Amino acid sequence: MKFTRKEVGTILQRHGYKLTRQRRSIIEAIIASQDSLTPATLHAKVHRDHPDIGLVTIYRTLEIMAELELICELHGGGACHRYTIGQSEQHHHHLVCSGCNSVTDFTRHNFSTLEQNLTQQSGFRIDGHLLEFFGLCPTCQEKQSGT
Amino acid sequence: MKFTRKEVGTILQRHGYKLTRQRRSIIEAIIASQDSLTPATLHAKVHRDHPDIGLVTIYRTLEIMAELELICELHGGGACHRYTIGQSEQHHHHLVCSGCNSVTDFTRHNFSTLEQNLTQQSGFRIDGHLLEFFGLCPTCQEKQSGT
DNA sequence: CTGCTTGCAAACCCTTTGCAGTCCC
DNA sequence: GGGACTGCAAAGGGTTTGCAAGCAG
Repeated sequence: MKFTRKEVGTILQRHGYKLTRQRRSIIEAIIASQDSLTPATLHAKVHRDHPDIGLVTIYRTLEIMAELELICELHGGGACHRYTIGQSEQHHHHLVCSGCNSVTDFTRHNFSTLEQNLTQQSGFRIDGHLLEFFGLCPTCQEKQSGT
Repeated sequence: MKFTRKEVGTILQRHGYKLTRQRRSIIEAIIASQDSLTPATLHAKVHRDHPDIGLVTIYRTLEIMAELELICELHGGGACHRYTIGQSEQHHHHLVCSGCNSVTDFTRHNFSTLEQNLTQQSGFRIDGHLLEFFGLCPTCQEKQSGT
């Protein structure tokens, strides 16, 4: 399940970070957005309602949230440095729309067999993986065919 | 199978690009390296034997090679903008060492079932995916335990 | 109150671009 | 020989840092 505003706030405070007005706005914007966001687009969203919040604060907050794994960093489809809200509990992956950057989470995939095979064959100690799918969401498919 | 020097040269020329002394050196360095390389580390390698080759040429050559899919861009484990030599024929994935950045390719994985399920459930038209594993190669595991 | 947090501006990368000379084919 | 390619230097863009003022707890 995706993190709620309350959960994010609690986790930040539990780790000794203050829950400032600016951080609340940034968290709100990330959670409210269906899309993945770059620092710049996130700043634009936050800036609408809170014109006094600077881009620097966005960077610093993203850094903290990534550190605490409250947000996920996306890579697929060309653009790095895009973020989406994280999940509590489950390990999950992302399906990202190349058109509108919207993100759908999914969990049902198990790599344990593959990881075991890879470990046996390569001798690597596997610490993690990165899996993303990209394509077009239903809405963007319609837009495209409608043109 | 990974691209050979000859294959890379042929493909470049087939696409109307000239095979200059600089490009030969860059291709040589990428193929000779077991590791994934950033533009800067690649430049350092090339620069040793050919001090007259500029970083700008590295960027321009990487751009062309990525465009022609002669090299693969890596994302996992934190650092983006790292490249490794591509493969002819097979679709493949990478296993990257977080210690020394060495790359091992693997092919045996089939996402068609997963992709079908995702398409059914989300309505996405899936165009591609990104899968990387990261961990420690045998050599770096030894170094770590030896410390 | 105290120390974390913020905003501004400047510094700092990394990457791209303009241009004149060079070189592959 | 001609057009693609290169290197230099400069511009460009995104990200980080120093510092004084502000604010959460």
